[in-house]
Amino acid sequence: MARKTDSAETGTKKKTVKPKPALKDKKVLVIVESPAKAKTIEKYLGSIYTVKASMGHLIDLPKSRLGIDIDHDFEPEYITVRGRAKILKELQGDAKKADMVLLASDNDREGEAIAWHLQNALAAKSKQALIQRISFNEITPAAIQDAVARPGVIDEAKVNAQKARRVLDRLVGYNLSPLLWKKVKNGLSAGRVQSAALKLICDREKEVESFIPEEYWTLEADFKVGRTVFTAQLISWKAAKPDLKNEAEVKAIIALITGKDSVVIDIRETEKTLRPKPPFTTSQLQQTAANRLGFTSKKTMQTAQRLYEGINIESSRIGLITYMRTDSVRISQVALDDVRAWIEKNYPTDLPEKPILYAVGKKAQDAHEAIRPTYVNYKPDDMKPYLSRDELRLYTIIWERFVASQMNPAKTKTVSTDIQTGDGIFRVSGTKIIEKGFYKVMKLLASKEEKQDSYPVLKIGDSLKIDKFYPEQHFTQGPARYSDASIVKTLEEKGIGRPSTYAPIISVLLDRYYVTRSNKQLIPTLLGKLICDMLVESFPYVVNSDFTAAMESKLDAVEESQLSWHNMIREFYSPFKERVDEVGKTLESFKGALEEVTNIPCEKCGKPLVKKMGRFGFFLACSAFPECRNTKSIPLAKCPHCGGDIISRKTKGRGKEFYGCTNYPSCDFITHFKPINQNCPKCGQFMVEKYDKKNGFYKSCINPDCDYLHSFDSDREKPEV
DNA sequence: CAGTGAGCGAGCTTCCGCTTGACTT
Repeated sequence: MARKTDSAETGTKKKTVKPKPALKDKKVLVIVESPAKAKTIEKYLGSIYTVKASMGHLIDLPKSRLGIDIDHDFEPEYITVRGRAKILKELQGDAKKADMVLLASDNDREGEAIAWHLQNALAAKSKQALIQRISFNEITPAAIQDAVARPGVIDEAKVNAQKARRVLDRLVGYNLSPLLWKKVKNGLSAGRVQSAALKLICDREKEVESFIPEEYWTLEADFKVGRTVFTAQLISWKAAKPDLKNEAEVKAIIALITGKDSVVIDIRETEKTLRPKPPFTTSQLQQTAANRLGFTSKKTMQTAQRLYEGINIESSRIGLITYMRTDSVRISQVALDDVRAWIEKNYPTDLPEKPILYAVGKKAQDAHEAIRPTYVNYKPDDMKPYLSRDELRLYTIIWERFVASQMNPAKTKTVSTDIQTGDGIFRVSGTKIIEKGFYKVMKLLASKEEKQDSYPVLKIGDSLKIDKFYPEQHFTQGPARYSDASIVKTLEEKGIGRPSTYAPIISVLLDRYYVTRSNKQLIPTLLGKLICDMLVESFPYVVNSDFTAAMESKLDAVEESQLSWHNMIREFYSPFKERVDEVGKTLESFKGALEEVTNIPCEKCGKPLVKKMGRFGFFLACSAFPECRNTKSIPLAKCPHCGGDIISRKTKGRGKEFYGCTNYPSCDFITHFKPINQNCPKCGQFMVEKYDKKNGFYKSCINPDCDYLHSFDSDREKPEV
């Protein structure tokens, strides 16, 4: 493996900053947010510098109460975050020993607030130390040394913008959530971000539900010329786009065409340039890892974190990627020089004359670089011995995307051949890559375009023979439910949430049981729909996607000192709180809506069981509670082996749902397909819900000897969640 | 593609956005 000799970023050669005379022999404490970052930065600075990490916010509002003094202009009550007192104490001790403290938290809104809180907390304990703020947007020796040389002061307006953001979110969350406890169920939650995300998912579900699939047919035919056979699709009938509604219409066309001569009437070649994509931001990484590797957002972030923190390579610990929570596609000059040198060495003909520049998104706070490999020389293959399968796959897509982003575009050629048969025109087209360009470094990320597609070599006037027809029935597809990938994409587009919160947003919706994930689709539960409807009804503007956008533009004004944060909050709060109180008084309670009396008798006392929602989903409890405390899982079907009940269970490890018999271990029947409350019309055993990309959800018999399949769409008995 | 196994839930919760360990249910 190519061991790094002297990359600017290894810091193997300790570069030292020449201390200013005044600082000679003095001690400087630098505080950053991430410990991995602290280690790297320490290598770039001289021995008078000590670099410590705050690990994010140390001071915040209390968790157990509102913590905002409404009567005194929304004064926030800031306390040391539970569990963080130790770190704060250590930093205070370090600051006491230092002659100067440089607050180097991230160069964004939250980072500024962290610096401000630290300043207050440290100044109280160490009056002699000079406390200043430094910032940088990339972790390179030049950027760090430059930042250290030019310390500044904290931007109070930026801190105020964070304060406004924090207070607003607290006011929204801690007023709406208790309302839900009162009206629906204890422990529920609502907030500016999670409720907007929930609404997106519920709105989409309504579109899915109201979609009516329509039947249509396509016609393909095999054409024979000499020994070659190829398939072409009917693209025109009597000079119009074919509109085949049913089998009879297709059959009619086939009858009219059969026996007719076929002749090539047109051949068109088109060339297309495919440009590489910019290196990854957090949202793009999550989307690509979800689509290509099947990772959830959570898994992507956990895996990326390990690559960032570093892995042991030949007894030294090396961070393989830059910071993974970023909204920027910007890369440092050093990284650019490195990757261009690498491309020049390995693919000299694919190095563009000039570096490719990518525009940083408008909403980006741009505090970090794009996610990229720290050393281009560490090719994915070289990392194989040091990484788990998933780490390697994630590293590979990061590496490929980054290197490709600075390479020449690819070119494809598409050849479309039109064949006339009677009144119909059939088309066959194939695409070939004629210049591979950046695809040369793409293995895992290779796309459809890259796959070599062949096309028949024909010329105009060639006559052909139809060998076989392939009429095929289809149904128009409704909108797709959100996946991890598409919800993150939408949230980012709407400016809702931040790179550090995309994965947690999905997790909280799952934890609250507002949404379930089935075959990678996010499906709202009855509870989720109920909460969403309630919020939309009572607080339409708060749960709307535009609310965050409006908030952001006000925060910008606060940051520009054109609006005071007090005014911003005051303006929002009084009508909001009025509405909260009004809804609290007038809205009906939905507590009963989630409970349903069943006709299943309790086996202990005979009274009917009630379906209730607990922390792990629905369960059955005796209606005589608390006299009878009997509970049980909901029987989903009868076990085909022993006649026992089939219930939902979770695996020990990852908590994946499966369905097993209550008589386990004496009966070991198991399936991972979800049972439907219906029996197979063919053999009488129960049916399960299956899914594949092509057909979507459909019903299938559990009996392996029975081949019964049926689609769901006709009567819309959707999976009960 | 194969393999996947507890039993519980029913009073004090919750927000968003920074960041990683942790110590027992």
